[in-house]
Amino acid sequence: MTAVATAPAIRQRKRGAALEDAIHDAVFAELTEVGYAAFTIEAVAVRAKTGKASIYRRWETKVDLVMDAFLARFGGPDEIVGELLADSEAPTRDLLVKLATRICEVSDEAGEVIRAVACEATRDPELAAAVEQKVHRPKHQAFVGLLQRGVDRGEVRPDAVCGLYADILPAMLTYRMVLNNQPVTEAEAAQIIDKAVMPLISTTPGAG
Amino acid sequence: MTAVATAPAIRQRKRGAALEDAIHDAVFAELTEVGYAAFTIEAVAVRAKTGKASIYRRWETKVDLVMDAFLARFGGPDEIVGELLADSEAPTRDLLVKLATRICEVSDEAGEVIRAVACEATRDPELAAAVEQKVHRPKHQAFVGLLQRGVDRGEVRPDAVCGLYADILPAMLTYRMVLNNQPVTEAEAAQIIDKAVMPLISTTPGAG
DNA sequence: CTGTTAGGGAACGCAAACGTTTTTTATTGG
DNA sequence: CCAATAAAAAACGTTTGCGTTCCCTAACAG
Repeated sequence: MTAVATAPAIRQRKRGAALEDAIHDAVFAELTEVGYAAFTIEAVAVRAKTGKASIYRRWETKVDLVMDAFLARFGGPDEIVGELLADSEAPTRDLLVKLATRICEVSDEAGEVIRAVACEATRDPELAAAVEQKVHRPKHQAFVGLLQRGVDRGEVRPDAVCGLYADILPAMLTYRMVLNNQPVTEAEAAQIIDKAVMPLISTTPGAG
Repeated sequence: MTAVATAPAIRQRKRGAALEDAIHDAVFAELTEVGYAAFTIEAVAVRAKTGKASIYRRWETKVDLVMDAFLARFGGPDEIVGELLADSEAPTRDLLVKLATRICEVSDEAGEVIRAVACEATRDPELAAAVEQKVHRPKHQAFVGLLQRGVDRGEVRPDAVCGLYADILPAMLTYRMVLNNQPVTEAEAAQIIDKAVMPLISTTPGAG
């Protein structure tokens, strides 16, 4: 994912954003390969082909580094949410599928990072707050927003706009992908939506 | 100064099962306090008031130790499941609440251990298999069994006996407790059951 | 082209765990 | 009561990663 534009074939020394990208990549690769327990700054430096100093210059702690790498990649569900809500044509069900697909992509790529962050967040209130604010809440709000939009379009019962229903889809996807590390196909995600989510929220009671 | 009359208040040296219990306790305490990343055998030994050697004599690796501690405590959901299915009186809904309560208890006590195990299981197929076999599958089967029992009692639609519906409750509980580290009260668990699970599986369409 | 900035890479001392070994002692079975 | 056993505790050398510092040079600005 590094920027290989019109540059010469061997760029010997990266700087600034390019270097940070490489480090983020290395963090992901390293976390995925050895896990958080065996995760070291040294290994990240080697993998990113940089020196430890360049990393310490930018991040104070291991957690900072991991968190930053995570947010840099998946930081704003905002874009996709805006994008989704802007699409005034598609029915709620299809938008749910789109959002689910996105969640699957992220969970697949960043499963290990998510687990690591969840572990650390337990005893790092600052990290917990960051996750809550930048990941969990936007995701939750995205689903609530989708439900509200569905109400406006007459597809969703007004009393179905609640946190509980908003959480069903992310919970089931995350349960399988992040906790049990089982892949979830788009078809399975669609099945969750059609068999578990839509029947609960739909204005047409028997719908499936 | 030495002789304590009524009971031997100071048990100076534990052996066998008693020692292993103490070590398991220490593993839980340590994991909860410092997390898996900072988890060390030395700290466990100190906390269990034993020597490292006594631990190394019993477990080869850190993962072995953690896994064993976890299974020793929460190894068999079998008992509670048998207990639940044996109760031929209670309606499905109430058994779901009971099971949910149990899951909450376990997740609350062992949240950190579950996260740690989930992290490690990603790259340790043996551990993953153990978790799948001893934790995940029994839990899943418990819910499927409960659904089937509901069908037999005429409370649950026959076509609702499927893995997808069986996973809704554990997924939502686990999503909140284990991943987001938010406590879930019994009332909230009941709400999930009444608003999200029962409406989907119930023979009486409008029930809630 | 030149000076400044910042990255690459190696080396450093330090601290923490590792896993092992040894010594001492409590417990238990005979 | 006496061996045999196994646990507690400390000491061990080793490894590993920490975070820092150093020198040298590539990259960029002027």
